[in-house]
This record gives sequence, C-alpha cells and structure tokens, in this order.
Amino acid sequence: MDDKFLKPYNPQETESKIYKLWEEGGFFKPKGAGEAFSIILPPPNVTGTLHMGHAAMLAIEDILVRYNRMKGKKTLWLPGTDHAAIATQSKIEEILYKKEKKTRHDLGREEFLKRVEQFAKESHDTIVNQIKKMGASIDWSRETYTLDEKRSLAVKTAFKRMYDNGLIYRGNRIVNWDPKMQSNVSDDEIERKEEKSPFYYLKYGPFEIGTARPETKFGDKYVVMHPDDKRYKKYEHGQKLDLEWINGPITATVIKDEAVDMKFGTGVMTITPWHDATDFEIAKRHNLDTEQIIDFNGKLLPITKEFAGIHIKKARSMIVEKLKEKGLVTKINENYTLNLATNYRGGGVIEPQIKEQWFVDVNKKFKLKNSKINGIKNGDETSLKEIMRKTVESGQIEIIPKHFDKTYFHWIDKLNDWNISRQIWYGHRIPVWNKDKEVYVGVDAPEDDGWTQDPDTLDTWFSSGLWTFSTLGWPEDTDDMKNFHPTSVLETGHDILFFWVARMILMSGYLLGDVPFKKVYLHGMVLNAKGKKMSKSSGDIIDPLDMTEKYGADAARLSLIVGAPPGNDISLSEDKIRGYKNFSNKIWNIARFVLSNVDEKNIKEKPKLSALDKEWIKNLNNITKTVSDNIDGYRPDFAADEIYHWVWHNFADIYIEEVKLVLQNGSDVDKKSAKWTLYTILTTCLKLLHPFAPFITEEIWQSLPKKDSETLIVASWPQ
RNA sequence: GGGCGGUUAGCUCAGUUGGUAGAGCGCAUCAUUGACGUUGAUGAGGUCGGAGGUUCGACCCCUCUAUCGCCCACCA
Repeated sequence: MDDKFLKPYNPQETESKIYKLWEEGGFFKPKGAGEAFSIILPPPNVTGTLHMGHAAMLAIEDILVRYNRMKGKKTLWLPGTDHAAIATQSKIEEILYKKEKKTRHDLGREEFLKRVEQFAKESHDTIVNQIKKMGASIDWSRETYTLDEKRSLAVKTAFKRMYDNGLIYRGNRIVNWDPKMQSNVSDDEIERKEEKSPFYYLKYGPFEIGTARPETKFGDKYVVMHPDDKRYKKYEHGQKLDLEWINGPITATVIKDEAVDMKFGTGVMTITPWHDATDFEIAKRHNLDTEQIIDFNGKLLPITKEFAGIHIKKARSMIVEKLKEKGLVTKINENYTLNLATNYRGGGVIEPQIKEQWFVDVNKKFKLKNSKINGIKNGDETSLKEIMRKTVESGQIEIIPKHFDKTYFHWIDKLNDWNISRQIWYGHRIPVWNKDKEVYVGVDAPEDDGWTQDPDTLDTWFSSGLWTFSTLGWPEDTDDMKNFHPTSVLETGHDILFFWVARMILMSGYLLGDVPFKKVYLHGMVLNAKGKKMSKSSGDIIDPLDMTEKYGADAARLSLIVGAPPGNDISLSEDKIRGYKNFSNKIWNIARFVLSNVDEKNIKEKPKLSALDKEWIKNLNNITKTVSDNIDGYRPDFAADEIYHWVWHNFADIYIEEVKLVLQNGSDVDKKSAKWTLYTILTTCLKLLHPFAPFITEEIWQSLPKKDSETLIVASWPQ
C-alpha cells in the first residue's frame, strides 16, 4: 500500500497535481470514432469572478461529460467566455468613475475599449483558473471568446444573411432608452421594480385624468376613451375641445380606442406617444402626431418652456406646484405603487423614446432551406417564431424539467421584434456602412472611400445565439461541426431561458435549419442556507474558491449536486459542504482499509465466491445500474445521492464490517473470496464516483495495484 | 391581471407508472485505542397546507381553497 494512505486525504496537495495529469495527458480532447457527446460551456461573463451558480453549472456538466467519456463516447466539452457587452461596459464605467472620476466620453471610444479589453483579459484569466479548480474536464485547446476573430466572422455572416433575407430591418420605433447607460435595451432586459410614487389626478378640460408622471404631460393633446364607454357617449372620435393646460390653452382631440380600460380611474386618459409604448401604439393606429418631451439625457425640452433643461427628477415637483397654482390638480394619491422599468444591468431607469434602431423580425415569413426541423419541410414558408415553437413542441428539443416549456411558449406568444442595436461601445460593431443615402451591409467594409460604419454595437445575445455553432467553426464547414452539432445538451440556468436558449434555437434554426441541442437541462439558482439570494450586504456569499480550498473541489461539487433536482433552486450552507468533505474522508479510509488487506496476488484472478460475496456483487451491479440510469435520465442529483449512500452505508458500514470477521476467523477460501470482492467493489465504486468526485477517485486510482486503465478519467464505465 | 412552481419530521429537502412515508443536519441513549471520531449502533419525532372527489386503496390523479416564491403584463 502506498504510504500516502497513512495520512488523511489532502485535497490542496492533490487537486492541482491530478488536474495537470489529466490536462497534459490530453484526456480532455475528444477521442475515438464512436457516438459523439458534446456540450458547449455557457460562457461566463468576463465581469469578474465565478460564483456558486457557475460552480453548480460546471459540476453538472462535468458529471455528464465524464460519464459519457467513460462510456466510450467521443466526448467534447468546449470552453469559452462572453464579452457580455452591457454588463462589462457598465462595470468598467463604474470603476472608471470611482477611481478617476471620468466617464467613457472623457476617454474616447478607442482608449475606453483598451481599458475594457484589459479588464476582460484579467477577468478571463481568473475565470479559467476557477474552472480548472472545480475539476472541469474541458477541452482548452478549443477555447473561444464571443468577441474573437472567428466569432466576429460568424456574427457578421449571420447579420448579413438575415438582413439580405429581410429579417433584420431598421425601424423608427419606441425603444427602452436607458439615459444612464446612454443606450437602448431589449424588452427582455427590462427588470420591473416596485416603487412608491404619488399618483396625480389632473383636470383636463371636462375630464379628469390620472398620471404618475406629470412631467411627461406637456404635449398631451389627445384625450382617449373606450368606444363603448357610455359615460363619454356625447364625445365623438375626432372632436376638438379647447381647454387650459400646463402652459396655457390648447386644442385637444378626442380619440376612441379599445386599449383604454373603462374600469381604471375615470376611463379617460391623455397620451404621450413619444415616451410610452401603449400610447405609441394608439398614436400609430390613429396616425397621430408625436412629440419628444424629454431628451436622451433625461432633461426636459423647450416644449416645456420654463422647465427646459431641467432634469425630470427635479422638475416633477416644480411642475406639480405649477399645476396646483393653476387649479389643475384635483387630488393626489400618496399611496400608489408603480412598476418602474429599469435596466437589469446597471439599474438605470428606462425612459421610453422613439429612436431609429435595428430589429430582428420574428414574425416575417421566409423560406427555410435545408430544414431538419420537425414539422417544417425543406423550402416551407416559416417564421423565426414558428421555428422557436415547433422545435420544442415536437419534442425535437426536450426541456428539462418539462414544465419550463410552458413558460417558454408563453414567452414566444407575446414576443415582439427583437431590438438588437445598442449604443454602447463594447461589442460587435454592426456590419452596416452608410454613404449619403446608400446602405452597405457586409462582412467586410466596402472598399471605396466615404463610407461610415454604423456606430452601434449588437446586443450581446445576438452573438450568444450563435454559440453552439460559432464555437465549432461556423460559417466554415469544419469537422467539429460535422462531429458535434447539434450538441447533445445545453445546461444552463433557468433565468436565461429567454435571453439565450430561445435565441440559440432561433439562430440555429434559421442559419442551419437545425436545432442547436437535443436537450436543455435547466438548473436552479444557488441560494443561501435560508433560501434567499446570497448577497454582499447580508455577508452570506459562499465563494467557490474558498470552498475548494477549505473542503476540496469534490466536496464542493457534491454539495451542489445532491438535493438539486433540475430547475429547483438549491440552498447551500457551509455545513453541507463540510458534510461531503467527511464523505471524501470516508472514501479515503475505505481505500486504505481495502489496500492494506489486499495485495496483488489476491486479485490476479477471480476466486470461487462465497455466498455473502456473490450477494454483494449483485448489490454492486444494482447500484451500478441505478447510477447509470439516473445520469441517463438527467437526474445527477439522484445518481450522486444513491452512490453516496451505497458507498457509505452499505459498502462501508455493512460489507466491510462483515468482511472484518471473515478476515479474522474465516476459512482460506472465504478470505480469498472476500479480498477479491473488496477490491472489485472498491474499483467499481471509484468508477461510479468519478464523475461526481473526480479528484479523490483519481488519486486513489493512481495507487491501485491492478487496474484496467492507467488513468481513471478514461477507464471504462462499469456495466 | 396572466402564467409557473412550492407547501411532507425541529431545520433543509427527497419521495421518478397511486399500495397507509424517507434522507441529511439537529436531538437522545449507547459503543470506543477499531480503515475512518471527519466514527459506528439504537431511538424519539410527521393525521404529507385545508376541503371535497375518483379509486379496493391517494403525499401521488381531479376540483375548489389558503399561503409563499418566481416569471410575465400597455392599468395611463
């Protein structure tokens, strides 16, 4: 027996050594010609460090990858990082302002981007190190970045194809403008926050209207009511009314529209089409005038007269004062709660604005070439929405757990065109050039002079949408594409089902006529011991690096797997991780016991087995099947729990205790049988445990006297 | 307002095609120079949110209801 077993297991000493052994052995690269199994790593944002959610993701994916590799499949797990346009840029802007009191405009586009790149580089190195610490058996030779050259080519190619097909268009529409970020964001990037705000009732000629935002009301010259509202029967659509308003007399026009809720307030409202999506739709339907009241910095425009140049935050109370003086305020509800729209990255308050932007048309019909999508034949007319729906509806893509497909369909049903242009600097520049009235869209800049490129960048999810195939070399026709696409499974958090999963299905469906993956495994959020979000302010953040250092990566991984069924949030405490550290110790001591009682001559060939040992080999086969079935069924949580219990409470607590008696008092035949069986159960258990606890199992494996593979990582999975 | 989940032992949660409930932690009692004290054995503790229904039989299926959480939404 190796002397190392005389000391307790030391993960710190072992883990980096073992990881090096695997990496240098080239075991992370796909091997063989068999069936393929592929996972593309959801690329972590280069905004800092990994958290426990990432650790859980890595653990689940590594389990699937190691299991399939041991089963002999040609297994690829491909790493990468995400430039995370808005998230990264706002992070750098924050740091820049804190440290140097400068904005990005003080630095200029070029210098600012240098700073971002530098930060992204450092962040990348930290992240790669963390991924390795978790034991991820991922193929670093294929590492990618969403903003690198090949991915840029993919992005530009995709944009051009969609533009040429009429699926990308430029439109003057109402968008979600974030004055803080100085960019617009898509509907999905809006996070609504409840906020107490007074609600004002104002006299508008013969009507009473309500508003939480009096500062937008200057230009309101349309008064809208439901066509069926009997209270306002005497007013006709198009009727003009002269009335006194904030800055003097105006002429208002009556509009009848079904968008008005008769039950809300007085059933009458005025509209501000430039700064409200609903109002914009009403104005569009009736072809009404629109006028901007607030500029892109959040300051009032000259239409507001004496308030011009004042920021809306300051202006509101001043405007209410003026309204009061003029006797236009009828009442104020101080207990009103409104759902404030904010940017989910950076938290800026959204001010809807009409702006010219790029959109992906999700409803437009087009002919799908080379379709491998169930229910859509080659050359059939379809739409992006239909592709997103059919792939999941037909079961071609299976979402695990199942109930998320309802959420997914629900989202598709209300989906509007996807706004893909951003006014930020960090990201893929839109591949569109303008010269006078001419527009050029292409992968490369036009050759002749006088063209200027669109200053905007693309939504980060546009490039993420291509991720399963841009990482494999698309638009080139590579071997990796042939071998590994569609990928076997996408494993990610349920919080990015819309942002990412849906966009990948859209992009892959359109560009390849195929699905990007066969299964979507959604994991839950990692919460604190009380089931709440971990946060800096409550000081309960559990850091993956701290935990691997304190308890070992194997313990950290197990704590994130057991009790975490797909889709369920998991509450994590340090106690739980400590519990699995104890399990590591148990495994170590089982190995010590077995190896101190068994030597090479006992295991050369299979002896005649005692009745007891036959029974235990049968038990071993049962647990093997249970573990395999649960991993195959995408229940790694069950698989881990089952093997954990079996090893500890059956193998160790029962079998080893019985064997001790045999080794003391048994016949020679029974002793031989017991030694062989002990060793067989140990080696099989190391294999079964390997996907979950790769480091300690490999470390023990390295000291085994007889084995069917030099390294456990590529040993064959037991049948 | 719409959708989706949860509600099971003191705590955290399992319970994958219906056969009167399980784990971990905690608690109690006991063991001890044993491969491992990062241990082992034993035990206490639950009318499975509530009310109906289907069934020979329901934690599980159906209906209603309470409550918590999440997501979505143009109540100005």
